[in-house]
Amino acid sequence: MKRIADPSVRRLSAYLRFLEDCQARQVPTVSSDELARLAGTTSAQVRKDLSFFGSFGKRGLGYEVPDLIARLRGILGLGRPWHFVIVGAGKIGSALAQYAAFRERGFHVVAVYDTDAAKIGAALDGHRVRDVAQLLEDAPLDHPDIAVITVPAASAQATADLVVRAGIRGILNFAPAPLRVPHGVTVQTVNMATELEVLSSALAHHD
Amino acid sequence: MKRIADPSVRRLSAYLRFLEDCQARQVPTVSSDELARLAGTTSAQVRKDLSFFGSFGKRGLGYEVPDLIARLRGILGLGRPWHFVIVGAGKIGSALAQYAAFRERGFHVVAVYDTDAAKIGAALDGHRVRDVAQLLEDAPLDHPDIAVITVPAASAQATADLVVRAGIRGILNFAPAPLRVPHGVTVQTVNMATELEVLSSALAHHD
DNA sequence: TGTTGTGAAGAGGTTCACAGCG
DNA sequence: CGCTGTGAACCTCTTCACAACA
Repeated sequence: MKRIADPSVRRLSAYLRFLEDCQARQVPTVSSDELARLAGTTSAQVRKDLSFFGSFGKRGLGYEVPDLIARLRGILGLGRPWHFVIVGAGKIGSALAQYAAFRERGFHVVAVYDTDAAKIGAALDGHRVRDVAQLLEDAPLDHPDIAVITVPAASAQATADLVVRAGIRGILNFAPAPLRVPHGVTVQTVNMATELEVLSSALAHHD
Repeated sequence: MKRIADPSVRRLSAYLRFLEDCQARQVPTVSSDELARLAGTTSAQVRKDLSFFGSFGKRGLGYEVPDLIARLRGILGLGRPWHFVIVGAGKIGSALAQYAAFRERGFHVVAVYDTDAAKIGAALDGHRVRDVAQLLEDAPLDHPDIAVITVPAASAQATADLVVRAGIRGILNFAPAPLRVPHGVTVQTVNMATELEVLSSALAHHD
């Protein structure tokens, strides 16, 4: 399987979101042009993104909504449920634990961890917060696929090392620190402060 | 002023983070190679990023930490405080309102808004949640520069229209919807579900 | 006719390699 | 000698333009 470009995956994710809207509205087919307008890109881009996986559109008509949804779900790896743990039961961790959009997409929280004795044992959206020291023994039972890391920057690398040792191969990192992981482990980092700085940089230079 | 590439801004933000660590440890100078190792990139990339704004390194030595910090802060628009409002006092909005890392970087919450009568009036980290209908009249007093939008997808565009009418020219969008804004307004979108799908896509295709 | 699929051209960002300088 | 600054090569992603086809 050829490597999919990261910007392309992000767009495919957006297409899928709109296709699901179309399906809810009983729209049978959709053209690259409509999809482009909805996702804020160009029709050529949409066709290039899709043609990477084969040609499943009908010329003069567009793409069949249910068919395209099924293919995109396959491409994005949504053909199966994914289980994830949240490490760090702070404000952001708690918010993510309760984020309904995850469940709707087939991502399920299996456990929430923290190091803080004051938080351990507390209930969080149906999950009792566990001691992070338990992660290694819990993993074989819960078999989590992904770890969402929402701990302070100082402990982010140690947390990453731990979840890798637990056999987890996907990390969504909200700590403001780059993580070193072995080959075969995928990391996505989201840095809130950086996002604001991208804005301030743009605003400062705009005038 | 030439336009700065988005990936470059993100790296500059990371460099700044590490330079602040260096300053705290009294390190006087730092080489492109060290900075690259810390930020997870290459020394050539670091030098290219920096040379875009002029040449302020010392050959054979590296960059002076305090000097480079000052320049990066200027480039990233951190030479002044920024005021932002949060629209949407749900879980994510609340978490962001209390995120200390923002304040440390010079980003200050001036108000939190919601449409839900049950939330309006409640205290949130020192802010009384206000009715979003007040935003237009509040803006001239609070002069917010940025709006963080954490409302459901369905109301995201209407919210964006409102904050633009209020004179706000920077938007950090956490709603899973692309926003249409007039020329001169900058939008950064963070989509949690997309981030997880980038991971699931990578994990699904990896083996 | 309307819309896809795609080679070719273009733009933008990254890496290389080395001259230049402290 | 070591490390910066940078033109040139390289690569990746985007846009264009049009032949192919339902």
